[in-house]
Amino acid sequence: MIRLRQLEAFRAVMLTGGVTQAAHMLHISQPAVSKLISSLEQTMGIPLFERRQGRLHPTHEAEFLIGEIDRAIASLEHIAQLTEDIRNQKAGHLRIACLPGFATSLMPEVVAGFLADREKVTMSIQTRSSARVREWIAAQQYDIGVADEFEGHRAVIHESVNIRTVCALSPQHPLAAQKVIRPEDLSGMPMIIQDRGNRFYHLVKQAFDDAGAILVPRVEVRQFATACILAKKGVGAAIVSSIDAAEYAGRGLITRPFEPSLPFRLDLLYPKYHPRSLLLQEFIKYFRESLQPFTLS
Amino acid sequence: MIRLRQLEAFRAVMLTGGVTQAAHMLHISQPAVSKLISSLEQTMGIPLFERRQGRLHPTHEAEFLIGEIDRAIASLEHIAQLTEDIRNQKAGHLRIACLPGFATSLMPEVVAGFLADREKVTMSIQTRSSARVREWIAAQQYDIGVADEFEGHRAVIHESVNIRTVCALSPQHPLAAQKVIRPEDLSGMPMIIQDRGNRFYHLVKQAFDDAGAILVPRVEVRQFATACILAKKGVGAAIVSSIDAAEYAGRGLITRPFEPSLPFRLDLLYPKYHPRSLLLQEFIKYFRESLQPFTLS
DNA sequence: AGACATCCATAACATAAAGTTATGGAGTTA
DNA sequence: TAACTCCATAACTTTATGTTATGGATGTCT
Repeated sequence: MIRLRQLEAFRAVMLTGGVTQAAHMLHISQPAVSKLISSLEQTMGIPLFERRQGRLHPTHEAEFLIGEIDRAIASLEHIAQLTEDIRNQKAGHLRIACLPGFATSLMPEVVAGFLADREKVTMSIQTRSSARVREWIAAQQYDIGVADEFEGHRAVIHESVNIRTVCALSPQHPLAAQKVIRPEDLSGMPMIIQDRGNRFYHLVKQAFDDAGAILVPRVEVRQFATACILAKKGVGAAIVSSIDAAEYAGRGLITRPFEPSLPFRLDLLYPKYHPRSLLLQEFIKYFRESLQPFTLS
Repeated sequence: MIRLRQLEAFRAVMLTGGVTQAAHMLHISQPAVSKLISSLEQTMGIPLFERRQGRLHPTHEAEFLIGEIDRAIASLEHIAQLTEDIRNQKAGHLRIACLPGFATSLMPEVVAGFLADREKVTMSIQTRSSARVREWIAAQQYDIGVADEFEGHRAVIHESVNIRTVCALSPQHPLAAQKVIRPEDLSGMPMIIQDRGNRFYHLVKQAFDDAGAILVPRVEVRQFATACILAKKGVGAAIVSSIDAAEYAGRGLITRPFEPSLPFRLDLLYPKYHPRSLLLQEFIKYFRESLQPFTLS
């Protein structure tokens, strides 16, 4: 059987031109190299060197083989390098599934920030509906999923994050001057709301009802980003997640605290039966930290 | 230090899905694999499997690494394959330097025949003047050289081969009916001859002089192949090597034995201080056998 | 020529890697 | 609960890989 050590010795001799120097290169004794070389010739059944005048001269076969051997050894050394990188979380691959709304706001920034000092890390980001995200996580197709309206799944663990929401207005809106916006302020005013049936819509509706205010839906949208743009154009006021609001704030959109504070619940999903890599743990930590400024309490 | 054996065990477990099957695959005992895996995890500093419910489940890192490891092991196995091929002279590389005249006649056929049942053998053929061939062989740039007019060199060993020469005529030539051609038959007839100064030219001249015949040079050429074409066209008779003559015989060129028989000396050159590979030895044998039909005595 | 250094091979021995059998715990299945 | 599968650990053997000591062959420098 050809041993790796024999090939390393062979390579060292070819590189240095002699057994003695090769031994120095490998930090072992000269007889050790001598033996490795002769045992390699033995097992290969091919003379690799000619012993002439007390020196080694590589045969044609040796010169033919060295290229392949060099490549093989290099690829083994590459593995050592790779494990080093993995240990330092400098290499690896993450698969993320997230909501369309999220994929265009916070996620790119988080991913970009995370990859900045992790050159060899690769990622795939898929945008899917909450239901799809849930299924794909359960099937272990992705390492982390971001969903809303999560209702639980046998093979999925989740943690919820309550995102702070704010009222978004155009600068021309009558309430633009107010520090804080309440349902009664918005009573009877046209508003951009989430799809009816959406859980967050019901939260808003409840808040209005509790305050005895009248909710006037003008436009129904799916994504907070759309709501922000419409609000900016003066179509109406909107209660949106602070994440999306931050995207458009300072670009012609006014945001004001909304009271009572309504949490927009976001769920982070993980496959239950798939061990978390060090890199994934790092990413989760980084992601949660990035969410921090937008969370409630 | 990461050991090759550990990687092999790891690969086997990833392939088979379990320690026990991996042990079968490697023809070793189950505890051996167990130990290799855990020592690999130890040295890498990365958990590669999760032990859950008495089974091994590969971690994300394991799945990330297996690709590279697979590649590395494959390239090592390739080396074993390669040495096998070299032992059977099925692989290797030969570098040939030869005369232009030779490179277009016998050499391509010899090379093609030699390569026919040696799929993985590669060759490079360079055509150079005799003087260049000599220098390149001395510099160990080539494994075998074919030259004429070789005068010796410190770092070159050579063996001479005497090639039979024949008289080439067009079918319309007055001597076409003769079985054997002698100098006196050609006396006063236009002939195609080698460059004056060439050693073979002097041989021909000497033969004519000895027979008291008059040599009438019509065209001087360097290569026998050119002489053959000219002779075929009826420009004159030519004394050419039987190798080149064979190329054109049956394609409108008549060849007749020439007496006295004039040897065209060809030299096979080898670098003196470079060991001959098994493949080279095979090639030399094959080459000399191919020359056999054309040699004198 | 003789002294000296260089280079490689061999012998005798030490240590680490890689394999063995024996055994047992945890989980699955009948 | 008994039988079975799967993996880990312990104790031990064999093989690889290394060591130091030694010597022969070659080249170099007086």
